[in-house]
Amino acid sequence: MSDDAEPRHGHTVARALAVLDLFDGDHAIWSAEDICAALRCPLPTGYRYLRELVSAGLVRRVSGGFALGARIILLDYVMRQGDQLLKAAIPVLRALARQTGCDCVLSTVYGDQIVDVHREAGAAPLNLAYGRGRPRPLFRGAAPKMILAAQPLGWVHKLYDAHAGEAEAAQMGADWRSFRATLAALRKRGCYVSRGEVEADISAVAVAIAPAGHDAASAIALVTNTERFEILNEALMIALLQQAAQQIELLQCDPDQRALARPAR
Amino acid sequence: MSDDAEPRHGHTVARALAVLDLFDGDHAIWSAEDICAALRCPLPTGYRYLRELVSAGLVRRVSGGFALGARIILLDYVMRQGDQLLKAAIPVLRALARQTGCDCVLSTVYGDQIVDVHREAGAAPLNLAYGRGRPRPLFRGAAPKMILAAQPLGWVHKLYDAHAGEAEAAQMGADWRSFRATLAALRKRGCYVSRGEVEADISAVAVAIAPAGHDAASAIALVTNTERFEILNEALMIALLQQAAQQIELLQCDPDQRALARPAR
DNA sequence: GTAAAATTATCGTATAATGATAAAAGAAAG
DNA sequence: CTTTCTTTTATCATTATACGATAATTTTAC
Repeated sequence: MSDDAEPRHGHTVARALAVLDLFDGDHAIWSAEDICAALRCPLPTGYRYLRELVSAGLVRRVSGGFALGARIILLDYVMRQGDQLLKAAIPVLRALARQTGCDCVLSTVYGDQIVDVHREAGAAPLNLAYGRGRPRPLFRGAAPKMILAAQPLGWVHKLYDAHAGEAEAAQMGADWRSFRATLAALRKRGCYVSRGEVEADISAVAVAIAPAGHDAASAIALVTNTERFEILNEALMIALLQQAAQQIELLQCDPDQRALARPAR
Repeated sequence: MSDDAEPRHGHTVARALAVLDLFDGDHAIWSAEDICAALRCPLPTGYRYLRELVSAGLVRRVSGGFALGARIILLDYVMRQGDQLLKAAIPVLRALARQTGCDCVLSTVYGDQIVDVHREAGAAPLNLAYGRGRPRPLFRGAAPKMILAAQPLGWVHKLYDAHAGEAEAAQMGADWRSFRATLAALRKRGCYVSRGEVEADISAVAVAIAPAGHDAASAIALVTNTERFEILNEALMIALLQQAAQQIELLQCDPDQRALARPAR
């Protein structure tokens, strides 16, 4: 019942990496003492973990304790360098943000999570708390909905089984049958508009990006505060997004980016 | 002589984390087989490492092998959230980028590395390869020079001993005495202009940001291609940068950001 | 300079990692 | 749907390594 099961392998590495779990926006710095208390391990052991993490660069010494290290920033850089989708999407997102004045976001699937991978600020940039790496609820908001609708059914089924409660709370269906029907409707419609669904006073519209090859689906969204959103021409925004999605899909397969010259229509 | 020494501790975690070393811009995806070959370990052991890294989210399964995982993006997000300097600097950098049309970069010290932590694109955004997480040579370019000049002497001395060759190659001094004199001159002058020092056709000017409390020094730089750089008023850019640096230093200690209303002068 | 705190070394013991082998689970082809 | 190949995990005896109480050491603060 509890998760205190005893795995036969992976004790040491998992325990050492558990240090990373401690850091969040509020607790950016931890003393060795507090880390060991949180991990329920004696000081020498905690220091050993820290030494290894520091030597890998994932954690660094700062005055007052330990914080996340440069390696994370560097690895994120490596990920961005190798990300074809991101490369293809950025100029398109930038153009959209300029044209609409909205923030323009690219979200995608990593394993069993949905994460924002890029944000281009619009005319009135929203809070800094939105940006690359922002974790997203799986069933709330425009982008996750379109992503789920575009993902393979098998993948979605697994996810649903693991989070049926959240899915129902988000009014996406009380059982798998109706959940699947909701997704089918979303897929048919091709876009979704959310008003205040994730945060009050924030509205967004999203469309899916078809994955290249066997990769996961993604979505792009235009986001702005609801007041401003109401003024905008919804149908036009959707059309722009769908055009942009097609463009990105093309660019993904065309690394020379010649498609930019002749935008898809 | 070789680095095949045998540490008494840290075998397992370090070996598992060595998987992360494999990924770079060119090799974003690795098969399990190739990973084990690179790590010189049998398949079951490699798979064990991978299982633990995947379960920590640092690595993920993709079609064709393994890639870096969402956790890295999430951790980078956490770092940005907790980074006071970044919060203070972004609006200032944005204003500078708009005003000058140059890319505007914030670089700082992490452990014994210098890393770009943020870049605001100017009128003609440079390559995507420049951006957060880009590792930098320690002794070349404007930002690193100003950072070194602003760091505590003890720290710099250690760094110099470890990289004396590079320092000399960058013409910053053939021994510690002259190196220190170079830094003192930089500190006195308060800024540095580099033309094609890191990459041909790219020029930059940087000033240091004094650290808040016991933290490390940072620098902000205006970057653009050399051709464009020559047209610009160098003295004015330096003045703007110094003003911006002061503003950031103030904002760091004044989380309410009231200082923005009354810019330092 | 001294005192306090933080970090690392020591070392016997228990335990978890290792890796050769084999079994199982998935994916691809027919 | 079955077969075949590949990928991944289980098994388990061995042994190296992580553990942790204690103490020595280094670093920091004053």
